[in-house]
Amino acid sequence: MTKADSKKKKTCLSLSEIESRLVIAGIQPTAQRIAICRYVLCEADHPTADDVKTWADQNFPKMSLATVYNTLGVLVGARLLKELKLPHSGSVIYDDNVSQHFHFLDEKTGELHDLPASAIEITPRLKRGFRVSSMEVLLKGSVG
Amino acid sequence: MTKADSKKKKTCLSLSEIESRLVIAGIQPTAQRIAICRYVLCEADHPTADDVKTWADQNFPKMSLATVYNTLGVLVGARLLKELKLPHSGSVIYDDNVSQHFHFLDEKTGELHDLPASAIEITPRLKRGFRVSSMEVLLKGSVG
DNA sequence: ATATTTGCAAAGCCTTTGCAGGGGA
DNA sequence: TCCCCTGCAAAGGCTTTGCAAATAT
Repeated sequence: MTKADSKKKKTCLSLSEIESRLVIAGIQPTAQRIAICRYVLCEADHPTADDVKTWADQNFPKMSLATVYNTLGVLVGARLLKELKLPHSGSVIYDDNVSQHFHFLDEKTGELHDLPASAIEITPRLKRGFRVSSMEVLLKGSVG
Repeated sequence: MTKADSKKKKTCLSLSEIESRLVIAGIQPTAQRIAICRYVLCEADHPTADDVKTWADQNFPKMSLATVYNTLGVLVGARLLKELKLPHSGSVIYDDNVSQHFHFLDEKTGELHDLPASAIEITPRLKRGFRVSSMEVLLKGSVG
């Protein structure tokens, strides 16, 4: 792996790969949706709806903000994306990592890092009757 | 402790106790602030600004929404309250428990329970350079 | 032909802000 | 007196919605 490659956050999918992912998920693969997927699944790192709109304005003939929100909602519904609402940002953040994992917020830069589930050992010791179905963990600090 | 007592979430403070808490925190103890503290520190459980406004409308001669937000902001600044932004609610939630602790959200009822820090054993295993200054943990599930 | 999807604009929710008036130190 | 606080109303950021036109199956 070259140094340049190591900066890439994720594997890039071809347009046809994206299209089949959408079809498999039961989503009509419209041009707008494919474009947004290309950005959100391949290029972006924890984008907001606004980030997507900005990207679309530069990389797609014409896309309305409503379509951006609508598409992101569809992708979340199909579990191709996860919605994150984190305390430091007023905007919803979209995460293409849909498996169980946690987050680390660099308070200096505002950067959000994914932490694999294995990076945190967490053991709830709850009272009788409490059943946990999911956990959200956000660590805040700095990356030196 | 009687059964009735056990339902109370917190100790009730007298008006003068509230007043001195404010003064100690360097906050002018105005009527509005004392009233809001009485609700937020004694009666309420994880209220939103809107909850405070609703309470004030019923228990205080006249209080503007701006004053509610302003006062809550002042209390947060003085560390008498903590702000919580949780994914299930569009509104900021105010927590009078300002010590390190975690939360459990009952997904059926929407109730938010405080978990003492001791209820969760959490061990981050991070890469070199990551320094953690605080942690936020939200467990979601049901209380049987 | 029928069901979806898009785009625009308007409305919505929650929160913040500007400014004038009022009250406490 | 002087400064801080309050209230009102307006503005602000982000997201959702209604509806007509365009598009896909």
